[in-house]
Amino acid sequence: MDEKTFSRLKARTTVIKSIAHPTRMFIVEKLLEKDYCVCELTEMIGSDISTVSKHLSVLKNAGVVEASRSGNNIYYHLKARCILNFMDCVENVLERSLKEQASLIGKKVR
Amino acid sequence: MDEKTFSRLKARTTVIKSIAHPTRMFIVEKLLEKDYCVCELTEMIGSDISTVSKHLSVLKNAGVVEASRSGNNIYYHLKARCILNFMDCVENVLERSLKEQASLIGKKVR
DNA sequence: TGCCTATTTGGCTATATTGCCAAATATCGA
DNA sequence: TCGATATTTGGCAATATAGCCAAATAGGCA
Repeated sequence: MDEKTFSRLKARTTVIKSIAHPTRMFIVEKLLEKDYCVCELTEMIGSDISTVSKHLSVLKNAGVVEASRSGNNIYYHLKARCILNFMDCVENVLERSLKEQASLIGKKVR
Repeated sequence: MDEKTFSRLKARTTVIKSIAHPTRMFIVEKLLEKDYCVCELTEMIGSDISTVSKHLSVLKNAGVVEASRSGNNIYYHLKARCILNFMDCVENVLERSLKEQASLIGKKVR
């Protein structure tokens, strides 16, 4: 693989890796509804606020979300709403895997 | 975040993480064209064949690709072609980030 | 100005991922 | 059956990621 291809793909993985974590995926799902501040997200997630803040900065650096201040709070907004389409794709993969697993078990039982 | 939500999101991350690596992304792109065997992919990638094999097993376990033997070779096939749509989304995010970065630099220069 | 609250950052440990080599496995063909 | 080829697996060292606590920072507001 040549260097140019590698760096192109590397850049993509930065975006993809940013959503490849349960907490960050949760954040993305919530932000599909509406903007939330760090403390609200922390409340829903149940981790330390510093942990949530770091997850948010991963998403922000990837360009998936953006932050804006309102009084003492910082609200996060989902920029890449197209991620929703991808979730459908992922769900399809998961469902298919489940079905195949079920039929495999069926075969073994016989 | 309740346990049920967590495991649902965890399952999703398995799929997403499987493509969140330059080499595996390369493999997915190649398999969009046509099926390839391990040695062909190894040749294109330029890593050790054992490394490529492990990347393929990550994709296989995630349900993204499937393997089938033909003689001495094992050919891999992309099951989740919908991933292509996601790449467009990722590209949009990247382009947008680039533009924003450019305009930031513009502002600083003035 | 100076305090208060919300958020981010630094630092550390625990855990997960990656990539290579060597060894095991599986099929083909003589 | 035996050797050759293709692929997978085990094991290890290097690197990256995650989560917590404590400390630093940044605005808002009295």
